[in-house]
Amino acid sequence: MTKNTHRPLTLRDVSEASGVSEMTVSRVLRGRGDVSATTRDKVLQAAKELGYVPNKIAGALASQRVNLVAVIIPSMSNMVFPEVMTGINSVLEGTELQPVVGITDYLPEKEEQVLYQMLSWRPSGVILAGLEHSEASCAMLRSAGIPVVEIMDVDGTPIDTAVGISHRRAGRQMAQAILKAGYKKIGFMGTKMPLDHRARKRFEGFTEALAKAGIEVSDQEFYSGGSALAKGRDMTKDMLERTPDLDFLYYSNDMIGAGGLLHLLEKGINIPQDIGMAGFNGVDLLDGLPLQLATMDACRKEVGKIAAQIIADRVIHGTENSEKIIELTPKLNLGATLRDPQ
Amino acid sequence: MTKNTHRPLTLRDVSEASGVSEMTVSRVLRGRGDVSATTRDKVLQAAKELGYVPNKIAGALASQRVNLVAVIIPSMSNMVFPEVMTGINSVLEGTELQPVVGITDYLPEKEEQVLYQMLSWRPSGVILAGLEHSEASCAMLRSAGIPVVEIMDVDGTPIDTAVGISHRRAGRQMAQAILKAGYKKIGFMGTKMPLDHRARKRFEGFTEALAKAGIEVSDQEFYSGGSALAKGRDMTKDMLERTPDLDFLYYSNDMIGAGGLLHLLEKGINIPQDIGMAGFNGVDLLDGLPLQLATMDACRKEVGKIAAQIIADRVIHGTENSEKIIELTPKLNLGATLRDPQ
DNA sequence: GTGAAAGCGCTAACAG
DNA sequence: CTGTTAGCGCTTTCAC
Repeated sequence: MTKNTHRPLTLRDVSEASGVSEMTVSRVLRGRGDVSATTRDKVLQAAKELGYVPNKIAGALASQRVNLVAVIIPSMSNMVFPEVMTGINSVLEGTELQPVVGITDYLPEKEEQVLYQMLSWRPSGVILAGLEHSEASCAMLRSAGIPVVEIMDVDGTPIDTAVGISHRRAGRQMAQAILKAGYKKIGFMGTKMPLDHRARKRFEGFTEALAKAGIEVSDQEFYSGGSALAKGRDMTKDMLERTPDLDFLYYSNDMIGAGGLLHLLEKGINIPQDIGMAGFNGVDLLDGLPLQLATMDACRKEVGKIAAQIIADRVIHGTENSEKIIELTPKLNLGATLRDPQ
Repeated sequence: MTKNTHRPLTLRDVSEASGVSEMTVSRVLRGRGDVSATTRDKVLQAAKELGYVPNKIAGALASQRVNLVAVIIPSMSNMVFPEVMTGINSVLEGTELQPVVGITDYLPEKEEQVLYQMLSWRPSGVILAGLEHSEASCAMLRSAGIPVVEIMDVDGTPIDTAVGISHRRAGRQMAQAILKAGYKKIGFMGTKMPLDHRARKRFEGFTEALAKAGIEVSDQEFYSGGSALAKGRDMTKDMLERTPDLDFLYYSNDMIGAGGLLHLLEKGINIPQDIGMAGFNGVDLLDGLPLQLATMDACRKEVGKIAAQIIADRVIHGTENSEKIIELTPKLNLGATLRDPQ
């Protein structure tokens, strides 16, 4: 019953089974060089019969090339990142490159560890979220000698290349749209995540633009943990009890915004006349809500695609990308929760 | 400007910089064997100063051990799978093992390709969704000589070990709960995914249990693509127009169920008296809905944890798991959309 | 078209 | 406690 006799097959096994030299077997299996049709068939047949699976570890060491792209993101449960991954995948699928994902939980130290782990596989490129990294991380990235694409943010200085939107600008833009619509008493709800720099920048841009119009956020609250939908609902309830004269609620993400929306609808509040609302991200997950929430698209899938394309071009064709900062423009969607400008 | 002179550092560089043999450097860096504090410090210092990152490719080849666990799942956008990943991660984080994810899009051929790619890295173990695989995939898995854990389903014969719930039983159980509550005219809505075997088994179990009570599904509809929430809403609207006398709606996932719920609420239908509803999965993402949707928890996170634990135990401690089929019991949550049994 | 030799960067196994 | 020697399974390079 014990099949401890098990030894993974090697090129040599295929070589012996087919009576062809290891070298030629290798060539056939990689589709390289000219090999006569006869030998090729012999080799392919033998490989298939044996159930040979090449050893990429050995291949990579010998060829000094690893077709891996390290993708380092803060979280898997944020929905935003799976979408970015989808974009990355869609591009890499057409190539020999393969993504490998690492999760940082928004912690710089963990990012550093994950990065170290990843780099020890000598990937062909790195895609990582954000522009803020520990010094050690930056040093590793710079000296890795591989393309590095920082995604989801362009407010800062990239190590190599950045692809994303300006969250500061996004925050400002939303504030302007809100002001233009005539709202004046604004409440803000967000996640309690000092290390989510993108949320922070959005909020900064937001308050900055309000300040320019002489307005301050009238109330604010930050949550952590739990179901976002439920939290949005609860926070909204609390905030309106605390500060009943608010006429606008800005949420740092669509999910809590949706929770708030459900609460307001239940209370029979007239949206967007009495109270307007807006979120952020444009998750189409929420398309079926009773009212379309005003939001701003972070171009997640596109960001993933572009980042992957840059890596692929660099690795495969040696093409250097000319633009070092690629800023995408988030689309503002007024939905049905932000009244038309007066 | 071209820094093509770049050459990744090797053990030898650290060895030279510290005046210690490569072997000892290797020992220090891996924390193996007894090394005097003095030499250790020398080595660590040199490694840090140089910014040395070990080459795992070479290490893996030399030691014949690769600390990778292949995780093969159908999709990233299903929410279910990111959650499973979270469970897997939480266990593997405490070990030296690292997950590597592959996506199959529910396609057997793609699964085969992804599996082949993964196995060529000689991972220490494989976790993959479902019990249905192509013959070639099964052959590869069997002859890989590594632990294989099939997750999310136990209705079938595992290659090695299976961890999950019985979807057939889950379907039956939901049907029984519905019947017990006195509902009789039942509509079903699901995804158009012939290759989602788990959804299929759930539906089979469901209809089977209904049949036993002499009842058939009165109407059914399957969708594909688009926002699940919106689709749920639309399908529900269509179905109720088509078959107005339905008194229960069973959805193959919570997301479309939530869409349907929002629609019914808007129409002012009395839930669960006039129409009852249920979904599947127990995504706590939806916790904040106006009414808690009846659902059944697929134990996603736990499945991930157990699967990872089995692999970890086998790889690290050589412990063989005694149970080859680990069936978890999905918790039935009646929520507020399934009236109490009469 | 095919093969032989020489490593890739590291670690197992054994000496000292 | 530390160093030496041989590979791991492949691919590169150069012969034939």
